Amino acid sequence: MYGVYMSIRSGRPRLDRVRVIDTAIDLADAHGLEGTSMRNVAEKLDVTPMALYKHIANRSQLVDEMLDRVLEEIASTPPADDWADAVRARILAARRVLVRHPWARDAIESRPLATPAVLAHMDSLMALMFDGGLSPELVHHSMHALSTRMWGFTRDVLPTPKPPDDPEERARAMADFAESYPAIVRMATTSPHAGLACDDDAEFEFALDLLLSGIERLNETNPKMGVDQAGRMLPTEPGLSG
Amino acid sequence: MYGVYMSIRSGRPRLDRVRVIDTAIDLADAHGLEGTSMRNVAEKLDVTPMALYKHIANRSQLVDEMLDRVLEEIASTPPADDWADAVRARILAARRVLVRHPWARDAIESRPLATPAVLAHMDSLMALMFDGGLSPELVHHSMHALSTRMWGFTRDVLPTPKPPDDPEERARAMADFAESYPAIVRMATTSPHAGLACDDDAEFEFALDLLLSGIERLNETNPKMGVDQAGRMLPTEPGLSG
DNA sequence: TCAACTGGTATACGGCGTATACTTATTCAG
DNA sequence: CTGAATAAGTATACGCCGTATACCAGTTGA
Repeated sequence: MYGVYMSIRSGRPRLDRVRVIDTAIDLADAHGLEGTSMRNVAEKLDVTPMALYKHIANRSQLVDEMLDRVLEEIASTPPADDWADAVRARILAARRVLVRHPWARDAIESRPLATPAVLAHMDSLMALMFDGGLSPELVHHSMHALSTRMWGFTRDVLPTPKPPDDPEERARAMADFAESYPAIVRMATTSPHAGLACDDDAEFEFALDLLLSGIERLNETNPKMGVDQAGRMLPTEPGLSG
Repeated sequence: MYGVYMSIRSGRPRLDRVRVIDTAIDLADAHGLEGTSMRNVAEKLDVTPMALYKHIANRSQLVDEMLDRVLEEIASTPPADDWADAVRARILAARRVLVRHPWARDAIESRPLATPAVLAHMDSLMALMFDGGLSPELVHHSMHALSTRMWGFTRDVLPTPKPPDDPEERARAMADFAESYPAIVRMATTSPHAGLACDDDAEFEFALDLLLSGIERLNETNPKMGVDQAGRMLPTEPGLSG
């Protein structure tokens, strides 16, 4: 009955599943999933590593629980009239969670099995599409097309080495780079984003809207999602024939 | 001059950078990147772990070299008249490489810095787009939109737990699942893919073509890629207004 | 021939997840 | 209230990992 008081009186509060998971999430927010070892979590709780195993089976399960915990926030996304707007809102809600907890991206990708919250998110997206009148085929293909984007993240794909400090050396490095990768340099120096960090949110929404508007158009023109004789599932576009 | 013979005579061929990398690739093909530890590579070469460090700086660099090695194959992709067809062909070439070497996906995603072959692939895609007349803005956004797909892979996002063996137990598990995730079950049981493993290649090409055709249409209708007052970069679609 | 260099080895350190066996704290029945 | 049962936490150890350091032997070049 008053067990909790007893525990506090005898030195420190007892461990429980929730406290282990919360501590692990804090640690992961600060130091990433790599920095969230059983030993680090235990230390932060002022406890022996093996104490954790009285509350969770192993590290893999801990990561699952951490993930499900932060993904719960996605569920409370307000509805919308249009299916695409609703899907859009839900995916952007996922993105907000993933931005706050960057390690969740790695967690999603490294899980061997889908966790309940992962399934729930996907189920809700598919339900919105069905409600919007999409065929099962189109729902299926669309989920594939959205793939990782449904979680609100894209991988950074252009982490380039930082230029040398010495100006002369830097100039030579830039020149070498321009010779090896002219198109990259052309884009970087021509577009309005030149030199500036680009707006990740805007880029994410661009790609998302590109996919969603494509799916919408397919739903209007080719709802049964047939396959043409060339093996392409999309209605042939002028520039894509061949 | 005859150093190599000497080496052979004295027991076994000498180690070199290439042999280390090749062995590591073989190991990764068979057992994944996780299974490719310095110790495992050394053992396969019948050598002490520390011997490897005479030829490569550390494991991180080894993975870089492995990656660049297999990505070289992408370069020899035949040209095409249309920019989108050419991009499509190159990405599908990347996909063929990544299918043969599944660990390369993890390698690309875990690298802190882009390697030369990674940059070369991206540069060539961007060059094709520039040649096709796309604006730097559109090239930029398109590269973001293609993101991981430019490497020819999508993450499996629905690894569901395998059903129990006992038939009765399985029936109950299915029922529970259907109650929790009705849309997932609806899709799985309604679409022609019901029960069957779906065609990964076809799904990949679907998503790729969805993106490419969307980019092509933008290039025709809105080549400068303006941003509307709602912050959307795409021309407003009927169903996406809101 | 002998010094310098290079390739390979031996040993060790600090990290990791976790199995096993134990002690201590708490709970609950009589 | 007491004592047995149970749960929580600890101690120790094992086998992995990457790699620093020190050493030794084979090869090369002067």
